[in-house]
Amino acid sequence: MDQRTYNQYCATARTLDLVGERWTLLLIRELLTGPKRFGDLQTSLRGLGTGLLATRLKHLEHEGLAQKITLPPPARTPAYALTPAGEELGPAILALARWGLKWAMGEPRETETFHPGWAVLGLRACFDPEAATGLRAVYEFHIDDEVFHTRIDDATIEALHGPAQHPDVTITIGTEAFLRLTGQDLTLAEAIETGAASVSGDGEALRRLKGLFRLPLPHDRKTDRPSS
Amino acid sequence: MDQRTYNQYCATARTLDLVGERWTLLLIRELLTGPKRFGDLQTSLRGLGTGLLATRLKHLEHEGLAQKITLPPPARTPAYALTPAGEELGPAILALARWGLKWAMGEPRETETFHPGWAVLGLRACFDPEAATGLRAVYEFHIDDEVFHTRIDDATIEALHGPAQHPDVTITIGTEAFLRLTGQDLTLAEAIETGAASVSGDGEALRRLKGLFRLPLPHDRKTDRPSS
DNA sequence: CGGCATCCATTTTGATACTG
DNA sequence: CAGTATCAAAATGGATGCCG
Repeated sequence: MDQRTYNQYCATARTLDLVGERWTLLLIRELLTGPKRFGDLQTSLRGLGTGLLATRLKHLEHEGLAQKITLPPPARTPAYALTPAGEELGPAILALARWGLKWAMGEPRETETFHPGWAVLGLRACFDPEAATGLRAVYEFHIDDEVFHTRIDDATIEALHGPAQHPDVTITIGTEAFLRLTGQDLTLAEAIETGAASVSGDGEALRRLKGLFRLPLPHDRKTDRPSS
Repeated sequence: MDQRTYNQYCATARTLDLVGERWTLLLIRELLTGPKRFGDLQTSLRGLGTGLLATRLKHLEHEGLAQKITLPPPARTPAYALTPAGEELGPAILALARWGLKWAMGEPRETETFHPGWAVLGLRACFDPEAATGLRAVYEFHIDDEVFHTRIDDATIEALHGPAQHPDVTITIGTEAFLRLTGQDLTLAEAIETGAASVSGDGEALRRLKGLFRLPLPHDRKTDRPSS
């Protein structure tokens, strides 16, 4: 499979031999929010053909980073999940994401796709453990037709696809408003006022939400200056 | 250059659009220990031809991640250095390295190359800030014919190519022994006894050295078990 | 040495058609 | 759906040769 190795006895190079090929890290990014089916992966990763997707999944399976599983009843359909080794690539991917948030985001381009799951993973990238010491809360997001939840538990965060068991707060919002929220163009209060968002549950937990994350100030790579 | 974009409004994808092509992250890894000349980069990155190296460097320059500089006198020769934006990819690369140290290292393969700089960057990956709070020390390493130093200063670490200004400790050691040292096959005391290493300087700083790093226990990706 | 240009063999990829 | 099969386009690797 990977006959094109860097041939370096170096931890970074060895890692990139395993996951440095095109699409592989994005595939793992998708799986970081929970198991996904073949078709869902293809939908999220526009441009990745079925052939290459199958090849990549086989490679990840072969290398012990992902596993083909059967979803629990009543679904009983095949899906792919990360192994513990794959899961531990989370910190590396989040580090890349943090860099991107600071140095590479700006406005969406016409041609770009977007999926709410990416922004939810962004929350994980921006989570501030110190701000959450001693706290516990579960937030459920309904963004367009996708559902996510994040569970905060004393300096740890979890952000997964699907509904939560016992959400303290439920937030329903459209993709566009959610993007402006994370882009700091809009506060949650404003979104609620204008009807762009609706919220139910524990008001105190809701008030604490914003303080749990530290969104980086975007910078211009060429001037090294805040840009916006 | 990068007409092959993922076209996703996602921080990870945007980052990989900039640095996800083959060789790019390894190029940045090389520059993380200080400016390097064209030829030195090519020596470190066996398999990367002059043409592709030139292309990649231009791309990094164009995107504001690296800069072509002229080395200070008496060298006055061209070299490449990271910009602040490029420098900030350090955490992401170190996260990939930490993963590799845990899940992908094992023994060197016959075909693999090795350069001491990679191991020195590994120290940065394994540095434990908590263990270093309040400490200050500069260590200089002479590994075969390459010189590096790392400066510890109250929970921060710097690891650069070249000699230090005022090293507290100087360690001279061969590549092979240094590898066994970082692989925990050998203690520094043993290396000194057998003549594989020689040391001069502040004995107290030397004694503290080992405690500053937490080397991950290697695991097997398939069984999720410690492997060695 | 530093770096670009060119040519060519091999891989990798992207897109689409096709099958159980 | 979940994948295989196929083929054209692009990226890479290696070998040169050139020029300041």
